[in-house]
Amino acid sequence: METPPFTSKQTELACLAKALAHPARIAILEVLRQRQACYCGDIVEELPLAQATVSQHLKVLKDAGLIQGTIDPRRSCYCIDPEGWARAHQLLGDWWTDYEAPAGPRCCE
Amino acid sequence: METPPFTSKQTELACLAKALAHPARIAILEVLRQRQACYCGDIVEELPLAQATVSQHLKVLKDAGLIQGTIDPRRSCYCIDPEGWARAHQLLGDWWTDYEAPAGPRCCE
DNA sequence: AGTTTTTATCGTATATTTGCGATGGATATG
DNA sequence: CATATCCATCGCAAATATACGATAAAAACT
Repeated sequence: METPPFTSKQTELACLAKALAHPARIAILEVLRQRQACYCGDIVEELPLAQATVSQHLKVLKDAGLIQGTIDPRRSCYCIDPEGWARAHQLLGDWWTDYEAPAGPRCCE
Repeated sequence: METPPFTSKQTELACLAKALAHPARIAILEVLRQRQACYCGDIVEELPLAQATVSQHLKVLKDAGLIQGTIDPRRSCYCIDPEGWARAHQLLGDWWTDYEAPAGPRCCE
């Protein structure tokens, strides 16, 4: 598709948003935040999706740096990646708070 | 695709994230935050995209409630929707801060 | 060695997103 | 009235995303 030139910050933000842009992935992150031990199978049980699909969503989150998982082939254990999570949190937070309330009258009314 | 049952909050968050999941839309929001008068043509000039494409992205943002535009057919004027923006900001903020630092040792190490 | 359990990956089908040229409608301007 | 401007929308093509069954690999267990 050859995405044209955007700021790297704009691209980063969009990528982060894309990782969050599916209810299943939001749900997975919520599960990981509540539990301590997070085997893939446990997560599959919590979601109304097939194992292959969950595995795919986990990969998206991992590629986005939001979670980390051991490569133990017996039972894959996932958890929030603290560094990635903090980075994402700050990235988003900065962006939103860059803009403060419009206060005055809007331009198009 | 028949998306299976997720929380309405999870779905809302995912929808919001989807609206932000493209650098062009991030860029558009940034333009709208800086300028006062935001005619469609002005936005097109700022972006490396065709007018039709920009119009499409504007529609996505409008459907997400993040921006509003007058229907004046002469020159369409867009701006941030203060209510929608605040709602989105809070939705995201709440979700992120629901989870505080992991502190202790992680489960999968 | 065979079996079971767990999970990543492949292949495939379907749906959605993205981008853009072309079109049309509405309005101003000559 | 003819023409120019501005912009939403249509239609199409290409790229991605989503879902899942099937398969494979690795380890534990018999």
